[in-house]
Amino acid sequence: MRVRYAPSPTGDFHVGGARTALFNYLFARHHGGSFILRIEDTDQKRFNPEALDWLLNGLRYLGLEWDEGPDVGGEFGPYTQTERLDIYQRHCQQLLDEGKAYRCFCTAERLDAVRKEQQKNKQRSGYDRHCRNLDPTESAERANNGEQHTVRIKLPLAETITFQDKVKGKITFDYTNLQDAVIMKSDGIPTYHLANVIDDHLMQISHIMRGDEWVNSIPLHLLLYQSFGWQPPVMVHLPLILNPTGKGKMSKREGRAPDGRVLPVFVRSFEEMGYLPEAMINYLALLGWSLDDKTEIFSKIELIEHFSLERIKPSPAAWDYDRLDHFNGDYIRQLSVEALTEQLLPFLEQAGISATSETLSPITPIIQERIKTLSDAASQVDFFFVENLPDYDSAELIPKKMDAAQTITALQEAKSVLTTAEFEHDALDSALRTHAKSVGLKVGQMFQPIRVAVCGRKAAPPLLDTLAVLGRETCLKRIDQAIESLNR
RNA sequence: GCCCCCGUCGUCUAGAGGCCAAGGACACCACCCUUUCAAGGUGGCGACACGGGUUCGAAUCCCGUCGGGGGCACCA
Repeated sequence: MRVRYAPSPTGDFHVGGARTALFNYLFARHHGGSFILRIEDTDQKRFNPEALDWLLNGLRYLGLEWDEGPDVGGEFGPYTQTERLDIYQRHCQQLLDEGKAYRCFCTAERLDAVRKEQQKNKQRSGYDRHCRNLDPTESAERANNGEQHTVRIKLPLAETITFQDKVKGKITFDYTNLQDAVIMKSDGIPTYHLANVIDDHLMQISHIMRGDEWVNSIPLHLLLYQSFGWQPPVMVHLPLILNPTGKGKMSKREGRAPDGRVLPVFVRSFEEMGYLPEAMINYLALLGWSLDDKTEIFSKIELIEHFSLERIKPSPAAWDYDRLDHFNGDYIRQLSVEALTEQLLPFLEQAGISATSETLSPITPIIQERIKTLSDAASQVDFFFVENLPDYDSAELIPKKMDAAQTITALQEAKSVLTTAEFEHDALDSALRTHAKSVGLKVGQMFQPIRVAVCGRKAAPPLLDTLAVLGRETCLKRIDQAIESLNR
C-alpha cells in the first residue's frame, strides 16, 4: 500500500488538508505501507514560497511523519513536480504522437469569447474543440515555428464511464458532458491532471485519497490512465468539511465569531492557540470516520489500529469548534502536571508572563481543569505573577446581601486569621471556616471578599490553594489594598 | 444553466429489513457536588427531509420531490 498527500504550495496549511493527510497517514500505517509527500507546484502564479514551511511544520506538529518526500527523498523522486517537467513533457509527447491529445492554438481571448457566447445562449460552457481536428502535420509545423499552444486531451465524443469509489460507491459520468481539458499549459508546465496521473503511476500509488472536490475530474484521469495503458489506483474521495454553519465548504480564510473570537482554519493557528496535536488528530479523525457508537477518544496508535476505509462516511461534515475544545480540554486534563507545566511556559511567555517551571508547577494543577487551550492559561494565572492588581471592582468585592462596611469587617477578620495561620490548604481551610462561623459569617461571605481581594476577580481557581501558592505576605498586602479601596 | 455526490437530534455520529416507541458525544437546560469558576455525576431537551412504492415488517431497498454540497479555468 502506497498513498500520498499531494498539496499545492499556494497558501497556508488548512485543516481540511490536514484531515486528508491524516487519513492517508492512518491508512498507510494501518497497512504497514508508505505515506508519501509530494509537492504539486505546477501553478507558478499562485506559488507561495512560505507554504512549504507551513506545510512541513504543520505535519510535524501533528506528528504525521512521511516516508518519502521533497526533504527526505526516496526511490521515486524527485517529489516536487517542477523538478519533473521533463517526465511530463515526454509523456505528453507520447499522447500527441499517438493522436490521443492535440495541440490547441486558441488564444485566451478566443476562449473567453466562446465562453461568453455560450453563457449568453444558456449553453453548456466549455471548449468548442476548435483545434481538435487540425492536421497533425500542420499542427507540428506551427509548434515548431514557435506558435504558442496548449495540449488538450481528446475525450471520447459519446461514451459513458462507471467506476467505483471506495467511499461513494458506484459513480457514472457521461463524457459528452465533459470537455477536452488542457493537460499541458503553453509555458510547458503540465496542469494538475496530467502531472498528478503520471506521478501517481510512476510513484506506484495504490490508493488515491483526496477531497471530494476532485470526483468530477475522475473521468478525465481515468482516460489518462487508459491512454497510457496504466492501471488506475483505487479511488477514495473524502467528504468535504463544511463551515460551522453547515453552509459551504470550510472557509480558506480565518473568520470571526459573533463575539469577536478568531476562528482559526490553519493548522498553524491551532498550534499557536495551544491545541494539542493529540486532540487535533482525535477530532479530525472523527470528521467523516468513526469506529462504533461509543468510542470517542483515540490515541494515534489506536487510530492506526482501527482505521479503515469502509468506515468513512460519504456525507460532508460541519466543523465544530466546541467539540474540538472539548477534546482539547480532555487531553489537557490527561497530561501530567510536569508535562502541562512545560507546555504552558512558552504560552505564558508569549503573553508577557515570566513564569518558570518552579513558579508555575504549584499553579498548574489548580488551573488544569479550567483551560480548553494552552493559551487560555495566561488569563487564569496572571494575578499570580503581577506585583499589583488593577483597581478593584467593589461590586465584585462586596458579596450579595452585604454592604461595604460589612465587607471590610469580613476582610479584617480574614486578615487576623491569615496573619497567624499556617499557609497550607487544610490548615487555612479549617482556620478560615472556624473563624467565619465564630464571627457570624457564612463561609461564602468571607471567601468571596478574600478571593476578589487576592485574585482581583470572582471567577478564579480554588481559594485555599491560591492563598497557599501566593503566600502570606502577598495575601495580606492585597487584602489591605482591598480594604483601602472600599474605604475610598 | 449543465453534470456529479450527499440527506438520522443545532453539530459530530451509531444504525447495513425485525435487536430502534432510534443509541452515544458536543452544545444547551436543570439538579447534585461546591467558597467562585471549572471539572465530575445525574436527569432533561432534541432527529430518521417529504411523498409514493417493495415487504408480514423500512431509518435501512426502489422511485420521485425538496433541501444541501461539489464541479464545470492555460487553479489545484
